[in-house]
Amino acid sequence: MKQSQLFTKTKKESPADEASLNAELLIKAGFINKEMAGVYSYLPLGLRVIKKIENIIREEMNAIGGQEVVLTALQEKSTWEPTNQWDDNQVDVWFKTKLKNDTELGLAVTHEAAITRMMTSFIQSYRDLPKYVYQFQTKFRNEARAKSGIMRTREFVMKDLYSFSRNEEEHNIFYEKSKEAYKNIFKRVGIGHLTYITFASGGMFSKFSHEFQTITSTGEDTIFVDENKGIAINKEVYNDEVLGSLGIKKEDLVENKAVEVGNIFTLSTRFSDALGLKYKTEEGEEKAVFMGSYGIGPGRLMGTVVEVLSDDKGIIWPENIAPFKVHLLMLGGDDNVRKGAEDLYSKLNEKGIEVLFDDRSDTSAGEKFADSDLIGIPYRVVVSKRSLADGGYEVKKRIEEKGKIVSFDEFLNLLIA
RNA sequence: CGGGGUGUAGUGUAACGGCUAACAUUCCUGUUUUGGGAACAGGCGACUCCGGGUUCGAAUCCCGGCGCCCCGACCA
Repeated sequence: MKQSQLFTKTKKESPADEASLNAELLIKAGFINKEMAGVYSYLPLGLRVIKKIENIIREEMNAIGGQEVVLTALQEKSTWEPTNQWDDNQVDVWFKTKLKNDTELGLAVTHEAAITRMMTSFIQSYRDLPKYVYQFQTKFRNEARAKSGIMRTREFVMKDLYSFSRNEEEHNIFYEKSKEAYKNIFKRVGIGHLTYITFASGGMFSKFSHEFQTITSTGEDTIFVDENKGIAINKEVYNDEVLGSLGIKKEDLVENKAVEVGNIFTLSTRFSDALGLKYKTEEGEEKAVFMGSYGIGPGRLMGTVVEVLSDDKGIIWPENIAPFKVHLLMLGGDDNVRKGAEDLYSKLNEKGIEVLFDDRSDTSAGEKFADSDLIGIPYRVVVSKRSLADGGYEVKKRIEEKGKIVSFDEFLNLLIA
């Protein structure tokens, strides 16, 4: 991608109506656009990051048997009535609307009931189970207060997986697999070292749910981390009885602020009972399907990465989710330099390496450097009179202070390593 | 939803109740530049959030609405 063609550009000033670091940097660097409080559009750079995050999640969900679908954002009232969740007193974040004939509809807050109802058409026998179905789909939540940039929004894409199992034992096997998949996701996205599986309140049907909490001072939640065991306890379930049942000692725990980047939940038969999702066992007995739900918000994940990985100059993207792998800067516009830069650009493209080429001829070196630091692509390579005179390309990682001159092959090795 | 704050060119800010609403940046024209947001010259861009009120006179004071930010509550 040539930067001269990119429709976004960076801003010098921070937005006045954003206090959070994630929104400030993402808006300045041109990754997102704020439409209104809690509603953000994704621009080319931001969308590339989101797609990479989604693909990592997709790979991990597929690896544990997930099958991807997309359900609708428009939902019928009757879908949510059996669990009493159409009631605004039960679910207070509904956006509701109407057909022309006054039929009430809701904009999807979540999809447990919708998918359970849908599955009644496809699951009748123990032979049809287990099934693991997921989607990346837009949720609408009429939050009383959107906040923290893209961390808590009114419209957002969520990866939600639903598991349909014959019984609790079968469910538990998948549930444990999902924990590992989630750990892989956060590791691959680049925040594994700060993310803890966290015991949280489980609602009516299980003692705990599990949250994945990433340590950051801007987090909404308070958790107590046992560093040695690599687990944490959400403050909401923190008491002596819980500590005892988990075999955790109070003195091993450190209190931290954290943001919930994922949540896995045993639903049991709440929805299958209410919506009639049943199957016949081998013995011909009718049983309710045993369910779980598993959520991650790619947008919030992106925001969390920015909160956790940045410096005073800008974002520092982990390689796996960076919008591009290489930021190629052309400094000075004489023919030799341009030729050298164009040449490197096409060679990298041939090798299948994603590169953002700052080919702007009317932009000063300082501005290009500043933009590059702000956008935060992992590798910066400079082609200039100086680098050409030095006989190579000047490569610097975003996290490094100083660059070095390398040949094309050396550069390639660096990128592939 | 309670409390606090805030609203002025695309963006960030300034302006005692009083002159043509100022500065920077972005953008446009030209010249000159190209290793850390370059220099010079010229130019475009504002119904000061909306509606009322007070006043000879309102961006400025008052009332109402709306937007945005923060704290809290909420987070199925």
